[in-house]
Amino acid sequence: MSDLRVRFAPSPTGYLHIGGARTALFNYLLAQQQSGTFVLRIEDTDVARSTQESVDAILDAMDWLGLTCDEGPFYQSDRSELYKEKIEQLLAEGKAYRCYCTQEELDAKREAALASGGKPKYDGTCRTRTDQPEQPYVVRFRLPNDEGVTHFNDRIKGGISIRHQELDDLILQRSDGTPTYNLVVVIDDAEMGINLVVRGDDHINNTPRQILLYEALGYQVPEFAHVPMILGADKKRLSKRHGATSVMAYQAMGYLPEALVNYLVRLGWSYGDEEIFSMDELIEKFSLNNVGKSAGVFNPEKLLWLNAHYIKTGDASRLAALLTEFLEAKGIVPSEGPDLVAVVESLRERASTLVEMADGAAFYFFDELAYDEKAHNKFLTEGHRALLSGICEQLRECSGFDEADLEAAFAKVMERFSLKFGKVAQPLRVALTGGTASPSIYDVLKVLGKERSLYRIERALTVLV
RNA sequence: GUCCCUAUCGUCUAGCCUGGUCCAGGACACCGCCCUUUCACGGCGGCGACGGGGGUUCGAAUCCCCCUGGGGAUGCCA
Repeated sequence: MSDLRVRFAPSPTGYLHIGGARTALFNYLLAQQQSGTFVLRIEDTDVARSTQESVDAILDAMDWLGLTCDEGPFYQSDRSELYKEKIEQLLAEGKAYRCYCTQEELDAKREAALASGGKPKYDGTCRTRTDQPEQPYVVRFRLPNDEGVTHFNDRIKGGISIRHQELDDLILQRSDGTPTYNLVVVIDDAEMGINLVVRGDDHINNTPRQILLYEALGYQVPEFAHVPMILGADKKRLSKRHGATSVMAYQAMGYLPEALVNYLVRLGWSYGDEEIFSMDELIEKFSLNNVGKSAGVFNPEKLLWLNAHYIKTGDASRLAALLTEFLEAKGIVPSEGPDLVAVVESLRERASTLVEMADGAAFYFFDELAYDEKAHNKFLTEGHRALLSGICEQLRECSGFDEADLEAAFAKVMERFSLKFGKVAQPLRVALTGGTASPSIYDVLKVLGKERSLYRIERALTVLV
């Protein structure tokens, strides 16, 4: 057990998205690798936007990805006493002050500052105010040392510093009495003993003021690692416009969690020329040192390729189990069809997602096939009657139904009709599957089994055109 | 506007710290060929990048500066 303590702190205002999942993954990998502790904290201080559904969705997604936390989930909404206490402390020490400026006044000042080309920051009107009128107020942090500079050494980005002149007295407590993000994130990370904060680089700008807060509260400042953002194809912040951004949407589209994990980790991190990583390998090989500094574009094609890879190489019985729900979604009752593992084996090299696999597998489950019209007109004609009957007779005589039996049977058919394999296979394929694209004809026969196969050929014989 | 971050093929990236081994390597996508019973898988090959300009140096993708591009922040969101 090392003393590394990291955390993932999503705000429950929506589903777990791709970017958040990657941040969570990086944290998880670091904790696993160093036998540290991965803490999950739900940042629900924005009561208006936080929902329980979102919390559940985030938990489900992390579970699906295999990112289990060691501690938590903790909810900030359970910790308001602690925050109150800290705000009182800052107030008492003069490190924070009450600000009575109204929203309207602030907006006006901001606009004026912007219009005159200045920095739109709080002008400090209430900084020196000593009275406490019976009016709504917010609590602001008194930024120490206006002339100073705060510097930190980011584990990914390197040295970053910002002059205090660029900062202003941020709000710690809203007029409704609830604390704001920048305060609670500091208190919680400190109180939970987080010593390495790994988060999106959209937080870089917050970091200096948070460091100042750590110091004001007498806490030790943790290390920071800001991971680059994920962008869409147009280099804009990734959003729904670019396709699915929710982790669970990928589950629904037939993606495997290991594919998403593999994709996400390689978006920003690399290990030489290697592309394929299992979770165990990642735990061994992941390092912040190899995380790039610049934003990356989400590339759905590569994710798809990885998914196809994992479908091709994954455990067939597990895939069969996963496929079940996708089959059922198509109205199929898997238990009434052929062996699902055999079905998977026959389709795994031709499907990139479980949805595709379910589409490709459907024919196995319908003895009363709906024939593709073009295929029907081309391959199920009176001209094929003799051939199809011949195949049927030959197959019926097979004592077994394995590769060797089938090969022998087809050799006879080919000889009898003086046809190449292709000419025999295609009409049979249509009779068996309803279309012209399917797994290898021997595989189809084997998976279907003798009885179903013969039934389908005989049925095809009744619909010849 | 201001501040912060960032910059190698269309995309993800290796290389950059420790300049020469890089007329820049891998992967996805795309194109072609091969394999082949359909569809695929696979194999082989091709296309394709150091943003621009100044320096430093015998020599720069690698070091320095400027510009430009992109992202982020500038919230009583997180």
